[in-house]
Amino acid sequence: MARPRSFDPDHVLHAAERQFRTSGYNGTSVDDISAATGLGRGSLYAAFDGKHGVLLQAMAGYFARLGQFAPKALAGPDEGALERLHAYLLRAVHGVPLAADVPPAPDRAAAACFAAKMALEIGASDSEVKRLANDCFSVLATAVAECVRAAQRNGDIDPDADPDDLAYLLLTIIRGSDVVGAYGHSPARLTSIAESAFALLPRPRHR
Amino acid sequence: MARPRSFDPDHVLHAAERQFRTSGYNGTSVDDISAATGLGRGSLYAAFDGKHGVLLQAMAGYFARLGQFAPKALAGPDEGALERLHAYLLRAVHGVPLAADVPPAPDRAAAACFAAKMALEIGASDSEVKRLANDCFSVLATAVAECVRAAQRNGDIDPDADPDDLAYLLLTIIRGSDVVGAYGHSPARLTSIAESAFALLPRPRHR
DNA sequence: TAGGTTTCTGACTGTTCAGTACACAACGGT
DNA sequence: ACCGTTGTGTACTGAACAGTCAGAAACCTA
Repeated sequence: MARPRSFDPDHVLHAAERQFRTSGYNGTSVDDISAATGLGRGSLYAAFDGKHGVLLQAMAGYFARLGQFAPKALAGPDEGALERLHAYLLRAVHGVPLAADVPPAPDRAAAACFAAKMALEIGASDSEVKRLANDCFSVLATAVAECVRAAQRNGDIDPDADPDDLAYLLLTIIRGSDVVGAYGHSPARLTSIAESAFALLPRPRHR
Repeated sequence: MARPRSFDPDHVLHAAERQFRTSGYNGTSVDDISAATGLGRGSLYAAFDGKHGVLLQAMAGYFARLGQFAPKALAGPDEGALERLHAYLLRAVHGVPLAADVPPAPDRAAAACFAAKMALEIGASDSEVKRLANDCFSVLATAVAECVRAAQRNGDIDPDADPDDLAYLLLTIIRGSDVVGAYGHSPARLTSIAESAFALLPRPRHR
């Protein structure tokens, strides 16, 4: 029996996330968010408790999407695990893959992991952001490590290798490609990095 | 025949760099720089042409230090090349090594590559910063690739591996460890990532 | 169709920002 | 000792900032 809100919170948070990705947190003003989302300042404060609240909720939404997509892309039968890892790595170095049909952003810098970018910019002085970013990383690490274990079970990766170590290494490479991509290196270069990394994965010693 | 300046520009740029690393570019105000360096606003504008000028000159100084240290740490006789690579990798994941006697910064996030951090924050809209960051990366890539070639000559790395690809991969890992470190992961974790990466370097097939 | 409740809008506030202007201080040659 | 030149600090300016608020608008129930 009251006026319903005329916007979709998810849509608003998406637009805000895009803005934060493009301009950074401190580089984005409330007016920027207002322009990007179409919401007035009052609505932004009422619905999300201001700039910082928008960031936290946008990151939470990002985390949710990540937690939904990554396991879907990496989980599966042991036989295809290595190939799934390969495909994921190749896509990830071109930007965080969050849905099967979303193409990489035109600007590689804006396609970098949202959580990582925010953590690097303000994580040192914002423990909530740091924690959320850590959660994102953990979800990925768990999914990648599980995929590594599957590949080990299938005899595609050296069973003596520590799957968690390998997962951390792969994710570090993916995060690093966000940075290298921000420098403006070509997609071909990023693909080459991913292929090099994949080629170095430890294969079983005996067949 | 005029009053000499009473500050050391290098010292000022160092302090400004520290401030930028800690708070980011947009998170740092001219007053912050003034407080960190002890210089008044007038002197800052006269000597460095304002905030953006300070950033550019601080990055140029960083580039110079990088270009001096990295080759020194990585160049040398072929016999020790692999070990130099190992040592460099281990130190680099804990923060950009710029001098032999400088210990890693207390906060890992502030020890991340200055150029990379600025490029990720404002590189998309600041081509000068992007270019300077790219220069920093190139210097490192050249030094690392040369070290890889030396290790190959010494028979420690598979001669069929592309040294440039390998250098890019190693640097991507190092940049990624800046991000992972910013999440708050322990130094032990970073060391473990570096060791895993090192262990996966392609060894010669035949002895 | 009227009332009550919530959302929306845009103007307003006090603060902080980057950059400038200017007065004063310090130095070196004369 | 003086004077031109340059460095230094501070006060100032207009713009941009985050956050608030009161009134208008939209909707549901009755």
